[in-house]
Amino acid sequence: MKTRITISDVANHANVSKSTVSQYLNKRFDYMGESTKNRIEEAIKELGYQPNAVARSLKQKSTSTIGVIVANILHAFSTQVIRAIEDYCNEYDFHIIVCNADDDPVKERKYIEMLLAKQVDGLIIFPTTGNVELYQKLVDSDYPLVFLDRNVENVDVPVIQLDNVKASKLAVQHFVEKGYQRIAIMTTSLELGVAPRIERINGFKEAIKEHSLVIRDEYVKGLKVEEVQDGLKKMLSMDEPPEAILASNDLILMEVLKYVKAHSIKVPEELAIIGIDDVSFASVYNPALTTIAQPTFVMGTQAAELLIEKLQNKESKIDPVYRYEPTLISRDSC
Amino acid sequence: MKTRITISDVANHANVSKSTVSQYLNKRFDYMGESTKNRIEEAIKELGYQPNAVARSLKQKSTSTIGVIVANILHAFSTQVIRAIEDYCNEYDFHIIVCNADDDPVKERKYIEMLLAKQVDGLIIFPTTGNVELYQKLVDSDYPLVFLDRNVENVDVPVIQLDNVKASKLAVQHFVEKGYQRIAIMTTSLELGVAPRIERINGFKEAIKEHSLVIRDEYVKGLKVEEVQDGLKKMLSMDEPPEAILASNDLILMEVLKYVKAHSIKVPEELAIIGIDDVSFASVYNPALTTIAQPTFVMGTQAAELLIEKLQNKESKIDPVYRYEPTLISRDSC
DNA sequence: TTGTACGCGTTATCAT
DNA sequence: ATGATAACGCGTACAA
Repeated sequence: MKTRITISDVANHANVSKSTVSQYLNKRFDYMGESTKNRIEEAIKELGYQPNAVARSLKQKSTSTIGVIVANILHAFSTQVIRAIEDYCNEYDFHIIVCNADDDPVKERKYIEMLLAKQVDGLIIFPTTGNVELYQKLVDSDYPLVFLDRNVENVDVPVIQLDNVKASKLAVQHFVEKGYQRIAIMTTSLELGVAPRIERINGFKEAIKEHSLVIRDEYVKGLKVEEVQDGLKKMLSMDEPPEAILASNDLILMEVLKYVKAHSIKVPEELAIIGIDDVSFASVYNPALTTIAQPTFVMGTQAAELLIEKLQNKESKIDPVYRYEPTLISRDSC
Repeated sequence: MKTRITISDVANHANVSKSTVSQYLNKRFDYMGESTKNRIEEAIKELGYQPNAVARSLKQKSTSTIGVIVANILHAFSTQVIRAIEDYCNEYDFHIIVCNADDDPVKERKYIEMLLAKQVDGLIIFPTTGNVELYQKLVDSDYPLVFLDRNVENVDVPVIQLDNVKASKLAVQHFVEKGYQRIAIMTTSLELGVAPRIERINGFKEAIKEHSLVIRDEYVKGLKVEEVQDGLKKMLSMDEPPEAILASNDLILMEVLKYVKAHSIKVPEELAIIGIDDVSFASVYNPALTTIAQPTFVMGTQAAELLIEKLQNKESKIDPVYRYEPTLISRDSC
């Protein structure tokens, strides 16, 4: 590996000083002689000089990089949002480093610390909600931070999140319109107290009440992904099994589909299904899946915008209390 | 935003010099007095000191970071491989920065340059194959580089790639065993000369011959994703339309599924389908999809291993000429 | 218009 | 056992 060319090499080659080259690189041409400019330009080309971003970052105390920590990259939602964040950042010449906490607060903490050590200019976190003290520390030191998908109680950070209550309500309403009465919901584990899951369950219960149906505890389950098959078995072999089920995210939806396939359950005749999160194969599946889509692109973009505005100390027009609107996409599974 | 604590602050606070703190941080305790050690430890805790990785990288000329540039993040293959790379890197305390070239050589070039400027220690690239001179420049300067998925003609870089010919042969053989004779293949655009696509087509043709069937040009198509619906229409409205089709990657498979659904074509009765790449929903789809899986986890891990060994100038036991074995997963779509 | 000198936070070398 | 000092490559006052 050849030793890299530095700004000094360019300066020597062009017979000027480092500072002049630096001026050139930063496009301060105000008082620069045409011939100097050309000599520098040529020297850069000939030597194949590339500025060293590490050195620049050290000096400028800014890396033009933001960190993104997702709670769980396996969710389609995460990848879609990341793409949107990346798109936006690209436009503003920011780079992103994506990390996957795997729903593990310990990993999350490790990544936060790593990214801070790397001096990223700000952080977008899909919080596991398991590192409240650390989040608070960041807030206290005014570190630029935006939460996505989930808020964390008592931690004052702007959050880009779905109107989860509404998402559930849309689903229940659709079920009811289609004539279903015995409606169930299945979410991923509630142990961690992750806000969206709780909100989706609460929204579900409210909606059930609003439609004058009864809430049956056996119809409302929060389970780890590995437990879902068992949970469905229990739920669907009750005396009065549900006729319809709301899968509260794409991972649960996959489990439900696995179950109905394994047990040859007809959808929607024997079990109607709605999934929150619009999965890639929803429209080609047989039957096509009715889903509740999140405005992932908008949410990602706004998170990035919010953060970058913070970095630049701009006033933001984005209202971090606003809840993003879910959309029901009616297809054939309900 | 509070000003960050530096090593000097710690040194002052502990009444020692910067160098001693540095020793401590780098675990050179050989000659360090117990009390000094404790004082430093305490100072670090009290001040909440975090080392600055940017400064360290500048000094050490190493960032413990590798760049990963995928040709197209939309492929399930890409995301699976990235996860494997990340897992491996984590173990060795390397970080990764992932970029998506979107099948665009211009973007790819931009990302390569950005990552070099950021002084990443090495690069894993799923090459678009559109930047041969640049790849060659990296090779010439002995820059640590590994290709994934695709080789590039005349550029001598270790490549982790599938045995694409075998993948097609497995598919054709399975079709034939199931009694299909008129077999087609559809790949993404061949314009760029991307090796795996060509190899899959070649493998397909070879296999057709080996089974004493005739190769019909109308049954062999390479199209842009947007053109696939049209292409399928033409292909399937021929006098003798194919009875079976090999979708050469997951994006094409989606298009095929979209088409058969839109036209109520029965799978596999009217059209048998095999897809290369094991998509997430293959087993829950109706009918469950027969796929050819790549050993994505192994491939990602080995790419990372190969690169990290290069960085450390180790001899590698990984044979970069080796082709990774595809596996046919027989389900119901053929 | 261009050059000199210093600082960013860390580590390595060499003294002490 | 610990400290002083010089790099690393770049940016920027300030001087010339």
